[in-house]
Amino acid sequence: MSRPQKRHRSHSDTVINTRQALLEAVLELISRDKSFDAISLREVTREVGITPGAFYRHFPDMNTLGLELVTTSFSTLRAMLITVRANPIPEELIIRRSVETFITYVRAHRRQFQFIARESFGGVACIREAINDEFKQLESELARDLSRLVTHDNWSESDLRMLANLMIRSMIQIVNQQLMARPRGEDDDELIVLAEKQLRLIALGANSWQSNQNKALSDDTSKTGKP
Amino acid sequence: MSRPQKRHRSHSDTVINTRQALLEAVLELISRDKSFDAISLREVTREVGITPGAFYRHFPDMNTLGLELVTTSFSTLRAMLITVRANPIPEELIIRRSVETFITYVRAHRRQFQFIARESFGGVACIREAINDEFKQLESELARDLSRLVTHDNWSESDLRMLANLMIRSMIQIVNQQLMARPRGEDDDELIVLAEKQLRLIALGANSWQSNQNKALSDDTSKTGKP
DNA sequence: TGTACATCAGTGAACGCGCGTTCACTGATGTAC
DNA sequence: TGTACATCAGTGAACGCGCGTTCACTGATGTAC
Repeated sequence: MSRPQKRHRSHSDTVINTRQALLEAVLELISRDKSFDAISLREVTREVGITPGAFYRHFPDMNTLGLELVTTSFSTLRAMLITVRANPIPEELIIRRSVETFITYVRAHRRQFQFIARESFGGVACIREAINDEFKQLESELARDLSRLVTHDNWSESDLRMLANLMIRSMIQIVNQQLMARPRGEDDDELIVLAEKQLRLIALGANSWQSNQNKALSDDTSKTGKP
Repeated sequence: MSRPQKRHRSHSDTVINTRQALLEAVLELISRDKSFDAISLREVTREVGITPGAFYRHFPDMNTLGLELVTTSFSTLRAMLITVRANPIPEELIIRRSVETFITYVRAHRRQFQFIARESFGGVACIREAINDEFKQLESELARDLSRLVTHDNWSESDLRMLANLMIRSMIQIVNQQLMARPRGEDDDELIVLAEKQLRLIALGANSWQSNQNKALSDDTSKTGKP
């Protein structure tokens, strides 16, 4: 239980390390059951081992730090999707391989996924909006990818986005369910099975999807309308 | 800008009204972009117009109040599902009608849905767990319902739960996306369209689902294993 | 109908505490000569 | 190699504030006689 070190280190070293340590500290506190909303600046500096005032050498306020966490966490997510796309694989194995990559990334970046998942509905508007924007971009990218895997004339652009939305949000939901359920997940097998089944079911649905069926069903409602 | 009234009212009246007002105040504060984690007892009493100390006449602490909100909010959700089940309808219209009922309920109980959705991944462990338990129960109920709509021998019990999980969580996701996107949603039509499309796609997937295909695919992996 | 009493929701003052932010400062480092 | 100086991450004390919780109290209401 030694006191935190107070040595002064070289400029560049200190800046990089402390800055990083502040970001990490917030992720750590979030993974210890706090929402970003409820994390105090003093808690963060205490975790890092500096005085509260020193915080301002690195960030003007907590929200700015939070927004940077959004950016870096989504870099991770995006890197994952690039990995998935990088090695083209036989169509039957796409889902299995994608889920495997996904799981690997979640395991390696637990706290970042937890941050995104939790704060995407959290109490700080600017962070929530930043996360939402990133998700929308991710969905566009995935929608573009999916358009290559799919019989083209059955799929409108908005339906492809709907499908991408369903896929990404379902995966995030599953991560969250697992991360929330236990503090340190030994039991990630369940996660894999559930993720794979849900993605497979969505893929089956996508196979029988026809964008124009919506028109057909709009006509259908006229039955229930005025005589 | 008159001061809050300080009259003493009849016992029973006051107890019921103030208690209810405290619960409502928390929902109100949550819908004004706060996570439960970050709402203070004093804020709540200020909102209601009583002194902080008076809070303790009704709840021992904020968490107890939060847990009661979980219970009542899920009563609302459950009441909705009962409505959906109550009037049996032709199979082609099940999704449309379910979505319509769903939307009606969301509109009528915005803040409760927002509370559930936000706090289901929020920073207060006991509330998160309570919500998760309620969701699991809801999923069991829905799984039981779904087993009647589905060719039985293709569906294992765990797969039915997986399907129920996907359906319920997708709907919650959509509500959240909409509630988060705008402060007061005029634009609920998007919500209806998206919810309906995603449920329909999931239903299509369910139609072609076979529980035993997982076994088949397990054999499939052996191809990629040792020669 | 009138009086004495119990109940209890709400009051308001007080407490110690952790918060965000400020500011003059320190002292290790890198650079210029 | 040695000296003088600028830089700047981190210090530590101070500030006013809102927090949760406590407690003796008030006064409207319902009840017993």
